[in-house]
Amino acid sequence: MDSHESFNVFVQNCPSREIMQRLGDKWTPLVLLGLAGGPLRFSELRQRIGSVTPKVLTSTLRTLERDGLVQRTVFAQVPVRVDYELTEVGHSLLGPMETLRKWSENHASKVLKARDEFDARD
Amino acid sequence: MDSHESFNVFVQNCPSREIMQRLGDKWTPLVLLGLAGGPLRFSELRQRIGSVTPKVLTSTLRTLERDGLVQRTVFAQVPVRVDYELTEVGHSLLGPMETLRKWSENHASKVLKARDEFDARD
DNA sequence: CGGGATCCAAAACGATACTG
DNA sequence: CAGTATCGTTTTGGATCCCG
Repeated sequence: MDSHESFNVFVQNCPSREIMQRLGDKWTPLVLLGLAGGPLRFSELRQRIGSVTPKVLTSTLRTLERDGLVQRTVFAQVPVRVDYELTEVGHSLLGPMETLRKWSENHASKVLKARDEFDARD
Repeated sequence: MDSHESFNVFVQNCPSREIMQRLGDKWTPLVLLGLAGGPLRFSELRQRIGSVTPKVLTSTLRTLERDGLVQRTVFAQVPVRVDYELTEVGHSLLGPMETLRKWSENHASKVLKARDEFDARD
């Protein structure tokens, strides 16, 4: 691995900091998790995620492609077919994303309750 | 746990979805990780994170407090002392956040390289 | 010291319509 | 089908100053 290069998210201007901040983009986790089961077409992915506009999905995918997490493959057919799938590096993020997902689903009710209590104060 | 309540991040309007999206707020991971070692005062936390303005740090902390992840304690002194620390629920997020952090630091050079190659194309 | 208040810039997100 | 173009809105982040 690259641990010898000593990236540190607490250091301002360290690339790893910006990378971590990007992983939290509103749609990034859902896209990554959506592709967990294998390649999907644009419209399939869109359906799977739901309520994401084409423009936003496109830009999210572009960023992920640029960062080497997702691979885009165009099949020269009529009509065209475009597949998106996780790269190996993208796959290595699946674990962390799954963890985040599970945490969110398992703690949702606690968080909701905390909000109610907080809002009830004052 | 609450898994029987069947929250699902892929379901539109499911609270868990919004909660997961919130975990990726630009500063949330850094704040949580910053508090990993124990309670910190506002200014200590700010120094630790670096380059975050008071306004933004305040609002991030408020949200985390509202969601029950962070506890805010005011000591009636002159001058005032305010401590922030993780709650138990907040602690349970430390693992996932650490994972994200390590991933970012370990894969930073790969991502950077992928970007270069992507930008070199066309 | 720990912010709140104000104002502003920029980015992210979204709705809609349209095209190769 | 897989987007792009355009436009507008919303959200987020930042700079600066001030106050208890």
